[in-house]
Amino acid sequence: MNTHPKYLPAKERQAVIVEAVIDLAREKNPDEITTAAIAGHMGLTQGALFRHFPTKASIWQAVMVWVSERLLARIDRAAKGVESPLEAMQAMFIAHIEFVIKHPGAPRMLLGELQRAKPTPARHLATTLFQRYAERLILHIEQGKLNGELQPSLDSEAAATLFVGTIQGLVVQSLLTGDLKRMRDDAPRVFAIYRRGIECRT
Amino acid sequence: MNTHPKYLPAKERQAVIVEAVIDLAREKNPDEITTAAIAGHMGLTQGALFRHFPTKASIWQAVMVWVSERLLARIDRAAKGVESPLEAMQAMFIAHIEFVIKHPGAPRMLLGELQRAKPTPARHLATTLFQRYAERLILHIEQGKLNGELQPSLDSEAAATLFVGTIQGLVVQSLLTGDLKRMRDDAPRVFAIYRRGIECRT
DNA sequence: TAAGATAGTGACTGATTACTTATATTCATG
DNA sequence: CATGAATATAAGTAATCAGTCACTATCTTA
Repeated sequence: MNTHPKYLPAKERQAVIVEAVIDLAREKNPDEITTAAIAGHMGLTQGALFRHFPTKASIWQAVMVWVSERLLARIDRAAKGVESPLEAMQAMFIAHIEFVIKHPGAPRMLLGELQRAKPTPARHLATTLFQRYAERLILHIEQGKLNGELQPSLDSEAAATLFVGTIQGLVVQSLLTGDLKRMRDDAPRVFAIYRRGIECRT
Repeated sequence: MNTHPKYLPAKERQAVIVEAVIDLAREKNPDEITTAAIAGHMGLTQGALFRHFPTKASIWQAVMVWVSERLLARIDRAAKGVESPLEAMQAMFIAHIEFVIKHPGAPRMLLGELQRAKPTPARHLATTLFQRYAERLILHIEQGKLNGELQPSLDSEAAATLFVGTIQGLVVQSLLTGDLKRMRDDAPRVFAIYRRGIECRT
């Protein structure tokens, strides 16, 4: 068991701080997460945070990097080696939902950042994440068209938007009910409808 | 032209305050909207607000009522008199998107409120809105099944979730690009895929 | 084990926040 | 047109926030 020594090297402490934010976002509005709350949640004084990050904004930036890297890695891993584009998309979908169930704070941080008006670095990272996500999706979709699994006349961009929106819908649903676990059951049901909307009729 | 006299009766002033919040949310994170900003936006001193609302939370509550009433009325009006359930749903979809284009602050306030951890009155109103919305959708969906327009084996709940999610996706997309008008073009493209996912194959 | 480097503490600061209140202005009505 | 009620002002308040800093504790390594 990894104990928690009081004095941590900078790199590790930074990681702990980022994870503390993700964890707090599980049940707190991102904008309500104060530096004091972060410090308190990890048994540290507030001033200590600023030894590792110059500003609160820089913490948020690190959080977005954390989320982006983990989420993209997760969906890439899920799609890897799956031959059928449709099956790959379904695997990505489920992997994304599992990621959200594991880290409910992640989508909340993302949504909160997208709401922000000013183009902060963290916000920019969030938009980049969605762009990369869409790129990957469109790749699979185009492949599916060639493959014959998806209908050739399909609007690829719209299909990518809807894919992301479908997940958004489930996230909002979980915000409404407060029941995260239900996503696991709802995800396949909702994806089935999406799938029917894009696949080639047999 | 309705001028803006300095002294307004309470009811009207309350309405102006609510609209000021919606308007500010157009380009501001709801959590960053201060009472001073609201007052400033309508040419009033900050203290004057508290003559009409006891707390800031009560203002937020009034805003959610405003959004709920307007949005539900809008989609009800759109669906009214449309015989085909599928066409009614499409009309609701377009009406919702037009509402968002007209009042971009509305979905931002809703999303922001759903993010909140504690069950505030405003948050409760937001969840109620989504429930009512879902009820209406499921009604149309069931009707569409009987009608033969929608596939009889369709998962109505999932279809309702996806309907809302589809709109969410477009909203998020507009947050990403900052381009509201594009929703108007994207909406039919995305809805077409959704429609294909639920309708009966001919 | 000594000494320099690294990490944490605790008390602080100025800025900003929602909300209050004493006073001034405008409105409505007899 | 006078008077009481309703509405707005302006200058507050206490609380909370991100960020600072002098000091202390711990780690590393020579």
